[in-house]
Amino acid sequence: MKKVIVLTGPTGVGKTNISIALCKRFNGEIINADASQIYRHLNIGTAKITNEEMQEVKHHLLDIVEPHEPFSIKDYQIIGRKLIAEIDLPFIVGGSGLYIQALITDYNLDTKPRSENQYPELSNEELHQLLVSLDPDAASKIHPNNRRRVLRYLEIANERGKVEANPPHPIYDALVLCFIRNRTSLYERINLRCEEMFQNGWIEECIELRKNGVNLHQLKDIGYRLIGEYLDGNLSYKEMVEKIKQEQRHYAKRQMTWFRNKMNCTFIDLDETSIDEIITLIESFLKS
RNA sequence: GGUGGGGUAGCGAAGUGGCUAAACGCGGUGGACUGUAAAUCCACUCUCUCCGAGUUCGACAGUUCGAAUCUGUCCCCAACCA
Repeated sequence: MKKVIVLTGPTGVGKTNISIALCKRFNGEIINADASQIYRHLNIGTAKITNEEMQEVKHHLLDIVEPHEPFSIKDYQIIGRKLIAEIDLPFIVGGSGLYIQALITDYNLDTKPRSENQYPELSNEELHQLLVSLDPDAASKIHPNNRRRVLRYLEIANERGKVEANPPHPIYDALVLCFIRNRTSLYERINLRCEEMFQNGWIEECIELRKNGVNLHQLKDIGYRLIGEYLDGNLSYKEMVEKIKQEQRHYAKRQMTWFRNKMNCTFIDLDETSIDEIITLIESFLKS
């Protein structure tokens, strides 16, 4: 099996810096595993690496579609796997757990494209009842209020019968490192980095996006919608910044839950681990 | 110094005699998730030896079978008048 290295962790831990150091050391190339950084023009707000920061290290799957263009995890899976085949030593770097899973396991996505807005006339409860009749196991796993997921499960039930109950199997020999820090330290970093984003011109980026016809309110990526609110005068600057920091912290927390419970990974506390220790780890993985 | 107002769990804020360990919101924590994933959703959040018990609603002292809710004194807070 092909060897790949995955570097993941919650937003703000410091994946980017380390990934560059490691890629230079091992002559690797980076495949982005961050759902938001796929999009062009969303730079500052997604903490996308700059050209200078790349230091000649090759990056893939960054800036490949326009913000309004459709891009699915299925597309990601196809392109990503092709890249893995082409690159000698791929470093998959990013915090989108599901994307990583789709990339490095046999995660089944080969059905027809998603349909939209089914059953608008049904209530959450009715929808859930419908799912109970089609796939009771799946229904028991999901709360009726989670309409979006209930709809998706209904879709799966209609297309291929049942939601897959077993976890997917790896298709590569992957070393999965999840960088962490203690909560306080992580939250401080997130707050600080958020301030930096504004100093670096996040607002200007948003104004520019608007000029080019992007509807900030339609972007799912953290911050853009709130900056839209601020630009519309519905939110004070301070409120907006605080709220964005908070959403970033909440996101980091959700990521941690995923890594802990959905991913088979080695946790590395960056507050207590040197880069040399990480290098040693990778060296022994590559030799094995 | 004077007047009327206010002090409720980490924060904001309901509650104005029993149905109140105290609504709700935020924050925090844990969790779910095989396709919007930086998405979507759920649970817990006074304390403990946690299917039961113990301590709370500025402090103390009262009234009452029973008080966060009524009375008195005191301490703080913001506001207004001097």
